[in-house]
Amino acid sequence: MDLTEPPTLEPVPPRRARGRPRKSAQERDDGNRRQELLRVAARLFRSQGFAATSTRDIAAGAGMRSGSPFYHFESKEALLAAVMLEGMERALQRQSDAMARAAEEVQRQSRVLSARECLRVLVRNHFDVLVGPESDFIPVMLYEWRSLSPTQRSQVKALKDRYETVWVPVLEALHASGELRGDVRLARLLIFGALNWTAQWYQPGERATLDALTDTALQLFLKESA
Amino acid sequence: MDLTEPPTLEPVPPRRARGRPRKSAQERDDGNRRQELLRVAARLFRSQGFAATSTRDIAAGAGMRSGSPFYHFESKEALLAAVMLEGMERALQRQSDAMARAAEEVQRQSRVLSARECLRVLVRNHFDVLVGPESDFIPVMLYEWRSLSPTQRSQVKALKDRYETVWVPVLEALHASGELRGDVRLARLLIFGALNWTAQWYQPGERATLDALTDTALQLFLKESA
DNA sequence: CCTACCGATCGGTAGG
DNA sequence: CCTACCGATCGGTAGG
Repeated sequence: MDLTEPPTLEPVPPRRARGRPRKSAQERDDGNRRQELLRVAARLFRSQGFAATSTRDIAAGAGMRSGSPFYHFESKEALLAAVMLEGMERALQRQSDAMARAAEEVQRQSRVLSARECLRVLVRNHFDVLVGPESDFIPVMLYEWRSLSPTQRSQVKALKDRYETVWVPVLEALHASGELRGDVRLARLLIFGALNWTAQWYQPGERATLDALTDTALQLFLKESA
Repeated sequence: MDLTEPPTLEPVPPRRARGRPRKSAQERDDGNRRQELLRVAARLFRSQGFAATSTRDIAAGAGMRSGSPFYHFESKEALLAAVMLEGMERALQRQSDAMARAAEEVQRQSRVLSARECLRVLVRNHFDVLVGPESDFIPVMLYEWRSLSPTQRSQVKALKDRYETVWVPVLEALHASGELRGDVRLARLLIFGALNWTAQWYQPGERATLDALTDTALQLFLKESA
């Protein structure tokens, strides 16, 4: 028997469809247990809040004993930060994928995306990230900000800034064309508020689909192009 | 010495400018200690969150010993509910005052408020309630919803519904005139999101005044009247 | 990753 | 409203 490839009594964890590079070699990644902890933590942090969730709850949700999460994470706070960083990395990846896909599509028609089309792609993807499947990570980031230490906060902020930066030229183009009125920075903050707030009320089983919500949002924010 | 009027060694707490009727006779209201607890609790719940704030912190902030808050409130949860109910009552009062004041003003010009003017008054007042002075109560209500028991939740919801109901005919009028586009219910939820989110980022000392923010919000949401 | 455990803190209460 | 206190729970760790 080849000892370099031990017998697998448990099914091998499937490789992630899109492999994101691990940034820090310090982080453990033995099997899927760490990922499972992140998933459970994100779900509980979202539904109960960070402070009201015990590390015992998280361990139990992942089928572990009370002390075991601390084998994977230094502290409860580090687990929270990891949830947020993981969520932001996925969101960034999804955002650039969505933009690339849309750009490719119109390229076949030998044209480029209009600013309005760009905004639609960004808004639609944002809804997916916020309230679509596997969407606990970003709401946790939005609503548990104050539970982070300053150091962790700046790490998460760096990713958040990258995510929001993509929106800026789009909104500026819409302002230049008269489709978006008012101070662009304030408008951007108000728009993100409108979108982010959906995490508070949107129920996936509801009448309104995310497509319909995207339509309403664009109708609400944008004027007719002059 | 007239015993019916005991000597006041401490200054008598000033009567509130606008006396709101106490709803429940069961609630104690001996002096200003209860109000002080509410104020401190609102501040700490907002900055640290409900679960991360201990009743000892609150007691200390009000200059009491650890067990004393429970003389005024049945439980920590009841204190949270009281903060939210107090906040919503004040917000409702302020909202109807603001509307009445604006209506009076235009009446002197022998006309009535336009739907657009109504929305401006509502938005401006909402910003005051959210991020103006003494504004901890409403953010606590918005962000600690999940910490309430179902019973308390329905009590707060009743007031919240009354507050939002005022907006509905205004938004419907704007939709009828073409100044607001898209599904009115979804638009209302998105608008409240945009406004409520300001509690997350607005700094009172910032460049943007609440008047400027109101302008931007109306420019963002509304079309030209056709 | 489990067992067994520690010190600290928490919400709440009895009695005054 | 204070004093003194209780039982429960919590984040985290040593040792394997």
